[in-house]
Amino acid sequence: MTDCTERPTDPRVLRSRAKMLDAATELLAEAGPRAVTVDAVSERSGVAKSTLYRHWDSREGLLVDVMRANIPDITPPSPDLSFDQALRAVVTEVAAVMTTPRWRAILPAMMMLQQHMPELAEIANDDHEEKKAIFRDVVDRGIAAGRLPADTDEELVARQLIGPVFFTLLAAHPDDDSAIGLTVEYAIERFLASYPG
Amino acid sequence: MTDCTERPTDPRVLRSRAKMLDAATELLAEAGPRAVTVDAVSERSGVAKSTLYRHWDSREGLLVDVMRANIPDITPPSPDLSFDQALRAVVTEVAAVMTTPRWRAILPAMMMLQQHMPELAEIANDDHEEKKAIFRDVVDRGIAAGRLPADTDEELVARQLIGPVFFTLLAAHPDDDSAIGLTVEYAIERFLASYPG
DNA sequence: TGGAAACGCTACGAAACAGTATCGTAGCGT
DNA sequence: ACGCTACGATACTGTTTCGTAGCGTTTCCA
Repeated sequence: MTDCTERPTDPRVLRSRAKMLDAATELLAEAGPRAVTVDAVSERSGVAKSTLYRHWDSREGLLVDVMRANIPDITPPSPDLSFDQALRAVVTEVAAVMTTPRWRAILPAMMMLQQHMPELAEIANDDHEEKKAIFRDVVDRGIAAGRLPADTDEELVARQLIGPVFFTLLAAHPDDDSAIGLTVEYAIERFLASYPG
Repeated sequence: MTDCTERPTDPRVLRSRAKMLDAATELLAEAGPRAVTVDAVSERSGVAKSTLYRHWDSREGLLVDVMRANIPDITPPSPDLSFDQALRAVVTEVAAVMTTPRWRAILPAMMMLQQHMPELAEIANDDHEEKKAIFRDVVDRGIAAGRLPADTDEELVARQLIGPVFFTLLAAHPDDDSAIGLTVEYAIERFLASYPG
């Protein structure tokens, strides 16, 4: 019932928790949310079911933490990068983490579960705000450099650049894995070319 | 056990089938795939459970047909439209059908179920090829008009233009509904502006 | 209008699943 | 070393779900 508010130092709880989160993540990636049952997580992790309920008060609580534990971090671009460089760095990194096998396997489930789990939607929203700030920074450099209009919306820019990658991963079924790289390059090139000067 | 290969003319089977597909779609939209149980579909549709198994041999078969029945059609652009006009027409229509409440509710589930239901992935792939052909047509007009390079890949173009809408619907949580309209406009504008002349 | 096909209703069995309870054991920190 | 806490194992309850089966009724259509 700790539910992740306190910070336990007991190595036993840390180990159990990690084992269960790992097992749950694996199951989620392999066969979707339906496969993440309490018994399955218990069996695969080697942690007793009773222990699972000592850590979370329901299966949903576990799922929420699985998601939280798997949201990737994006490193903000170094301040001495130019607008072009910063843009390329950010977008390329986002694409890179999204192309990770684990993330590719989990992404659709995350999108779906958000819809019917408010707690999860909130987490996703917070993360979205974080990522948006990074784009805000990049867009500001573009404005300062005279490459972008002063009223440029960073969210539109983010959608414009991340969207194609997102779409490729989820909807399109590329034959080879180079498709994502090509998509990223194409998106960046078109975006920059659309703001000449 | 008809499994949709034959074309029954008996109004009874058509009616039952339609009722069940509607009910299943509603349930899917309201609460995700988990809510689409045989009993729930039976109860909501008013069709007996035994009849459901007379039409499909499993719950999965039903789910597949639910998806198939909900894939939207895109009308190819009229031949007398210019490149710009055709591009705008197609992208705007795609965005419009994707913004439909029903489609917005179903989309995440579709993306997720594809992953673990090969039959569904195949359906999605076939549909993807269809839509790609439409973009091929539009891109060819652009090439003919000298607006696009001769080796332009229609899939990259499609990703570039549909991706932002897709991303907005699934990942971003826009405050107002005008966000999608703005996203579409921005994507088209940036794309066209990136190929000057 | 009569026969065939589809349907409704209900009950059922088996399995999966969430969550609880108990009790003995092992490991942690002080 | 000792007490406290987490853990493992297991069993158990109640619910949900898939899928089947039997039987009488309605509906189509030829």
